[in-house]
Amino acid sequence: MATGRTHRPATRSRGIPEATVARLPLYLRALTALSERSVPTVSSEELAAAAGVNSAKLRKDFSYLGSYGTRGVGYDVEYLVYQISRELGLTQDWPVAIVGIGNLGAALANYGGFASRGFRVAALIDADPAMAGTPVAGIAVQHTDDLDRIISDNGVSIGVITTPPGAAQQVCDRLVAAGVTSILNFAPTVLSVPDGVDVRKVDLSIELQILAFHEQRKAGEEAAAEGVALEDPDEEAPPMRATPANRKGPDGDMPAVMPA
Amino acid sequence: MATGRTHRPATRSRGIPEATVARLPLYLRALTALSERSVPTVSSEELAAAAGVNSAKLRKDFSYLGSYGTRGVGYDVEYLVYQISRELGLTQDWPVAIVGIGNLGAALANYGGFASRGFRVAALIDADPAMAGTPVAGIAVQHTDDLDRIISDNGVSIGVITTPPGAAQQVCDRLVAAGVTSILNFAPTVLSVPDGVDVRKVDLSIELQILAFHEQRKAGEEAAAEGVALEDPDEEAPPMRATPANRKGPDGDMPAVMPA
DNA sequence: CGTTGTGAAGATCTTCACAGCT
DNA sequence: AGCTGTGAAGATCTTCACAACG
Repeated sequence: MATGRTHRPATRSRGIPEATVARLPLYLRALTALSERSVPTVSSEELAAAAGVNSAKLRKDFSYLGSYGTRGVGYDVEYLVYQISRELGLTQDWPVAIVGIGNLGAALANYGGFASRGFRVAALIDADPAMAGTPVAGIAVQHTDDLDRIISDNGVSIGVITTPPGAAQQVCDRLVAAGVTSILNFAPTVLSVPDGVDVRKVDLSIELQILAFHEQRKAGEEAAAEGVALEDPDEEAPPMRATPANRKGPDGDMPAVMPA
Repeated sequence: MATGRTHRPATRSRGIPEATVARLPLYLRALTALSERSVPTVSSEELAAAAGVNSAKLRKDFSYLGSYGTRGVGYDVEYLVYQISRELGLTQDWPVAIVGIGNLGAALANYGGFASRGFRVAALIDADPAMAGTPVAGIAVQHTDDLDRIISDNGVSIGVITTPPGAAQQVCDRLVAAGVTSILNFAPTVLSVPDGVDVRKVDLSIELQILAFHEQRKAGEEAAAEGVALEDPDEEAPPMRATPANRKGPDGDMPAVMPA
């Protein structure tokens, strides 16, 4: 059975820290914008501002790639674009397959920013036979039965999963069996994959929950600032099963009102 | 002018580390699944496996919330569900507005997992007058002109931006001016917001680029393992402007073939 | 000069390993 | 006996601050 490795153990990716890798696309985007405006060089300060990070971090990040700047001057925009693209592997073309052509899958297929950077939607796959043949974003949807063949025929190594959560693991297994080694998962499920396969997840619901946490905290701070004693006036009845005598909640603990 | 703070300076969020907050939704999802199967208690080991993390991390995470487990037994599922929900602020309802009802915006509006956890799509907003009134996912799209009123009338504090990149910053500014303090940004742009406003971004293209990086690395390792001398046979002509004599690339450096 | 590149310090996050409780 | 909760060690990431250099 596959161990649910989701985030790569501790492999130092050819020396470049993961956190840096995650920011390279950001720099690349900012640099591309500068390139389009024919700006020849840029300082770490300017570029950092454009990418929304601080300049020390940016310089440190670039230092892992090599010495690509000129002291007293800055970085050559075109040169950096090329170096980062190469580092990210964007000088080659990556055929991508999207599995699960519902609302989201279709939206992604239509997403322009896709092709812009070396990625090409090579195949759309769905389990619904009724969809087979239907063109979405100019590409005919193919049936799941042919998944294996589609993946190998197109040399797909990156798969995007936009199926309902129940189907995600199964689709994932089939993709991996067919040779896919990188998966972008939009289904709200934890995927189990063998070692050597990378999974990244995008989860709307999780992002919103994180925002809600901070949002709540802001509201709480406001109240505290106003000198309001924090005390939920009449909270929802909290479910309790095992009722231990001495819970150690950090502050709020359980609401005072408890169900029988 | 707003300083481009994107990721919250260093505010220790009521003592709970940001990394922990980011995992709470994962735990909550796993716990909800257990709850639906009427599982009464769960050990850190089991729950960790279901959430795709290791058990030490999970226990440490929970320790920031308080002592909610029972030694020798595990955690009471219902009780934990409640505590985490409360911690994340999901015991209350969060009205959300989606701005930019294109393919992606519509897909999100239709996304079910949305409402499941305290989030409610309160409004859909688009700049296209032709869309005004059109129902998407059962909700009539409203025009951007009324953004201010819509946000205040519905008490929206969380906004989702799914506009084209060019419009994102402007929409963001208007949302913030109207009172929104949390933004989920799907547009491939760095947003500048005043302090006190949280921004989280979801960027398909960035995720793919990160995968491509690792994918490339795998390919390189394979080649290395086979004893193949790594040498791009005929790479794209690399753009060079300022041609410095002594570049210090970590390995590959520039391709041997250089344009005049 | 002005700006990069980087050791070193600091902050945050992860993992270990075991004492402490049920 | 079994599992949680946690100090401490280790790993990773960020920031500082300044020497090195064009």
